[in-house]
Amino acid sequence: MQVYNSIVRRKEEFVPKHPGKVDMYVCGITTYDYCHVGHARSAIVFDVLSRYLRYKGYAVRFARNFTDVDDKIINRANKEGVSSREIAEKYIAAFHEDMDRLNVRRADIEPKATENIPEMIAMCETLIEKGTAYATPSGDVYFRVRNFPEYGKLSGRSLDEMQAGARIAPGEEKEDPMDFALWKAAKPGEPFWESPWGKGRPGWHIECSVMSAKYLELPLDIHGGGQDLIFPHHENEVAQTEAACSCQFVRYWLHNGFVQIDSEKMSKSLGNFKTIRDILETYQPETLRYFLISRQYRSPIDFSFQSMEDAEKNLKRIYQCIGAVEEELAKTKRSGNKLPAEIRSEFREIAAQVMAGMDDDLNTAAALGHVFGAVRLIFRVLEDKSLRLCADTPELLEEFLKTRADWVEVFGVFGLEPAAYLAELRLTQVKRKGLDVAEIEALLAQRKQARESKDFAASDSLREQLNGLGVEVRDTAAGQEWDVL
RNA sequence: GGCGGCAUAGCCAAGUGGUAAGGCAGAGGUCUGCAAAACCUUUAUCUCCAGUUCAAAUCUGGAUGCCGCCUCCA
Repeated sequence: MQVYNSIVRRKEEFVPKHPGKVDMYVCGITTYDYCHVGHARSAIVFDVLSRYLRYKGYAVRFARNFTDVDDKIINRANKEGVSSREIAEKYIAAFHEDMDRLNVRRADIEPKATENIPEMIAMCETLIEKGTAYATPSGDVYFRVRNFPEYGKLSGRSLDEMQAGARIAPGEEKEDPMDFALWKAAKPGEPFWESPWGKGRPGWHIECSVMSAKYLELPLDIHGGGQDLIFPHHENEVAQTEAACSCQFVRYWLHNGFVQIDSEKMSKSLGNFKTIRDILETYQPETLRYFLISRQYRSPIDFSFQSMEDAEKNLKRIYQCIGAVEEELAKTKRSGNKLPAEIRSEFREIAAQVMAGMDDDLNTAAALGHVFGAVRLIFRVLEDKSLRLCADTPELLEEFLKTRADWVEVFGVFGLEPAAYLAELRLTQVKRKGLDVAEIEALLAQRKQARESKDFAASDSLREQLNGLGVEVRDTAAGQEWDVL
């Protein structure tokens, strides 16, 4: 498997430190608000990665943290007149709720910053002893960037370049503008922990350094996160950890691209973000998940309702295919003929291409493209009576369902009962478009009568009316069926 | 200003040297009382210019446009 490693800026063959085992750490959220679609992408990308690694047989240890002490949490707590802890707990619960709906599995280890404070203090002490950190009179601890010559190796910038833009804020006691905080002295009213430097709390970057080293083994095989974390967060993690342990911190750095709105980054600071819960008001969770894996994870992806509707149509086609396969398997009428051998081999070829796409730096877009190739092949068989009725067609269809189970495992989509999915899809669309089901059913009843009396003119006119409402009618052997257009 | 990324059909999107996956939308056809669904056929020379090569969307240089990081951010 090839993965794009940010620190060397190219794809590399993925070779874990210990054969068959993978330690991966992904930066989780700061728990002060509901998650937006960007958080969903990051979570889903690394969920798919861990699923795929497990599918390939690796024993994966996956850690994703919660940053539950931070300025933003404190601000929010003060604003709402509750404790930081309450804010953090509320949004951790919300995170789990959202992720469960999106079929994102829990990480094996989900450490919280506040539960690892002693280790953070210990790491600060180690760095101070080694001379790569220093405490200030007011009780802050800073990392001494000038003593870590490799600073900048992840983000690809030199200290001198960065120096130009750096400033020391008023009141800071840094030796160098580039130095960053490991420990912050507590201001009045802030949560704090006792430390050798007085009451204070950890800086953001040191949390991840401590928790990754504590719960996993260094060097980590994979460290992931959004591209915006490369600098300064991950750069600082590298500096702290490598300065402290004198070893390599991470073997492969993986960074996902942004979710954009109108080609601009979706973020808190731009105020153009959509929360997961907003979206799930009007779309099914699986639609959002599918949409987010429909592009390769490093590319930016533009969120729009048009794209969500495209994703909806894509999923519908897949589920219709699964439904048609299950329906055919329930039938027993078979001919004595055999399927042409090339059909079975073509199916296997396509199934292999799906996973080959995943092996190429988790190219979910290419992989899903091949899924559609398989769907088309299956529909072609079902459509052609002479193929559909072959004695060994059920074997092909069973193979399709078995392959689908692999896709469910890896992508985390296509796993629902087709009929249930399609019924829920229709409900979702009815709600979103504000359709009146009673009215639709009344028209369908009228049309049924017209059809029974062979009044096709009336039947067609009623269908026109339904189309006008945004409803599509199908006449099947079982009677009328309808869908939202 | 420094560093980096992207630019493929009406839309979305794969493809990193050998002559353009897939989905949506569109057109024609099969099926159907007529439709729908499904199936079949069909719709691009890859932002522009110059170069390397037998061969480039894919490599190099330049231009234009868009985006990101450099401050909190998935």
